[in-house]
Amino acid sequence: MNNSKPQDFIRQIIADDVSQGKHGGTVTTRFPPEPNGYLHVGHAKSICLNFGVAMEHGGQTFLRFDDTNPGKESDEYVEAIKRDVRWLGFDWGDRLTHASDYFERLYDAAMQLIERGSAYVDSLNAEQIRQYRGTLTEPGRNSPYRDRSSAENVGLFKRMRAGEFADGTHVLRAKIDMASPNINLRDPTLYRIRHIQHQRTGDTWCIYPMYDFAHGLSDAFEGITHSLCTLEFEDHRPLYDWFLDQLDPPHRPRQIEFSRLNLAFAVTSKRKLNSLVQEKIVSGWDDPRMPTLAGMRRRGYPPAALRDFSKRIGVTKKENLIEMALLETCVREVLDHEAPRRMAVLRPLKVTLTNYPEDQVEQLTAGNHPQRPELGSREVPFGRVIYIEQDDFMEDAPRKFFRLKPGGEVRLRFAYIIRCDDVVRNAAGEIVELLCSYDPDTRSGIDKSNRKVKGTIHWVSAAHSCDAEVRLYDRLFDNPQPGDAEDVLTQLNAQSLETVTAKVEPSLREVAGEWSGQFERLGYFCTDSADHAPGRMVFNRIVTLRDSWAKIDKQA
RNA sequence: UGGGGUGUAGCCAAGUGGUAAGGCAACGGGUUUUGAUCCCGUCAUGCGCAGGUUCGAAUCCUGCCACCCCAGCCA
Repeated sequence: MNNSKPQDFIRQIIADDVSQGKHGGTVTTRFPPEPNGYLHVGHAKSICLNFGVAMEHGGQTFLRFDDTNPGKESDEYVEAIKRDVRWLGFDWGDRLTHASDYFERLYDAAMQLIERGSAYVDSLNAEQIRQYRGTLTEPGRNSPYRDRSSAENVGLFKRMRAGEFADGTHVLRAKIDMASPNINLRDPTLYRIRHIQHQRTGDTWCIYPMYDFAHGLSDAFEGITHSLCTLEFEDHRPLYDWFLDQLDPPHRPRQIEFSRLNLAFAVTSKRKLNSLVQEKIVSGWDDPRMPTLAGMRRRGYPPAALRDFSKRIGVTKKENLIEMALLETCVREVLDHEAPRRMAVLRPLKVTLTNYPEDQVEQLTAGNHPQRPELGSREVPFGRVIYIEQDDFMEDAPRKFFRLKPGGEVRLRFAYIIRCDDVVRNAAGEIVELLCSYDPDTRSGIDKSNRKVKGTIHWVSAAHSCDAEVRLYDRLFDNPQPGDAEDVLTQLNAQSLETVTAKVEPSLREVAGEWSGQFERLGYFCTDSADHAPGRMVFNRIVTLRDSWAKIDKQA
């Protein structure tokens, strides 16, 4: 399929298996989220890996909801996860499953284990089980119930299922080795009693399988060939294999672990993300400041950027901490190529062109993309009074400041070269207006002057511009203080979001619902369709441009 | 102090006994009507440390060190 060399160790293993004809040369993977929260950027890595590696071999991927723990899980999350996986660009076809689809088969498998003496009903309580388990350095002890007869265990397990026992009174355990140095092998719990509604099976069941038991078998049931999971399950692999050894299903999946993604300063703990939502510190799981896929979608991150990011971070077993700069580079690369350009002024400064005819309006042609003429152009009205960005004027400018300064010249993008002749101040001494003159010979496209100026700035016509609400997120899902990881909750607050009323060029009035593009020199923005009232334009900043002039300004 | 993992540049990451790919970041230069994009260049005498084997070691051996994960009836 793929004749280039595998990019990572997992792809190497899989390529080897395929070439050796294992599993008939097929590859089947699965992405198995627990529907107890929204997917975040960390999941993107796993999704891209699982779906990606299967696609590379013409294989298939299951989207399986690991819903073995009712109470924490909900249908809202199921739907959100489906939406997010689809948005990322992956298709599970008819392979949408749930661990709960297999409850009956899992029960039968447990019964088999009991019958062959490999599992038993334990009647110790949770606290006792913990004590019997021993510690990291001391072996555990056998439960007094460990040697119940197979018949007794069968009876008890049936009664557990029948609902005869209260929560916590009994548990089904695998009979492995209480002295194992691997704690996961010290008679792990297989089933617990939970009299609680399950979001899919309702009250059909009151016993629910544990992850270790359900997961490997579900993999086997689905014919998964390679079960890719994160490093913390490495210790569970012997148990994963133990179940397969015991039950010997027709398909034998193999678990392979890789390190999870850690994105610098991004909150990826479900617990914390959940409290941000519950405590209404953010507007919801899709708040553009969240590192959730839903948040990034609303923020305007293109899914292709996430896919590229996943590819570029690699897959290894090493603990990692990826810099935000890489993600943002991926976003910029996609956007730079795709995004139509428009002009907008975030903090307007009035400029009057004193030598421009009072009532004249010109329609200037502005290309939608500097490198891609096929993306077309639009007309931008130009008049005597315009707004420019406050930052684009500096009264006492340093030598390397290329934009407008008293007596200096600058090019208005798509328009003319202007010169700053005078500044107008209010009573407080603040600059409120610039009086400039334009050079009629320098009109963009038909420049007869043959003059070059260092700077080019963006602008909008005062008479024609529209007001728009623009939200500037300061990479809000970051912890602003890298030092204290602990409390995002208090640090992620409204201060990291600034809203300004910007002036945008009139062509943007046409954008209905969804638009994303670049405001020349200001970064990439998209309309916030989730917060879009009639007659009101709301833009979120997706990401900034690389701005090497910022530090020059700061030096001033 | 038990078990399982991992150490290659500021951050990722190839490399599997033949003389340290690539990306991000950073820095320098060129083009540019976005200080963007694009293009060019610089950036590990060194692969956690110390020994050893070898003509030759990031790769093999020995011993250390550091960091991560595991004691849910969570996943």
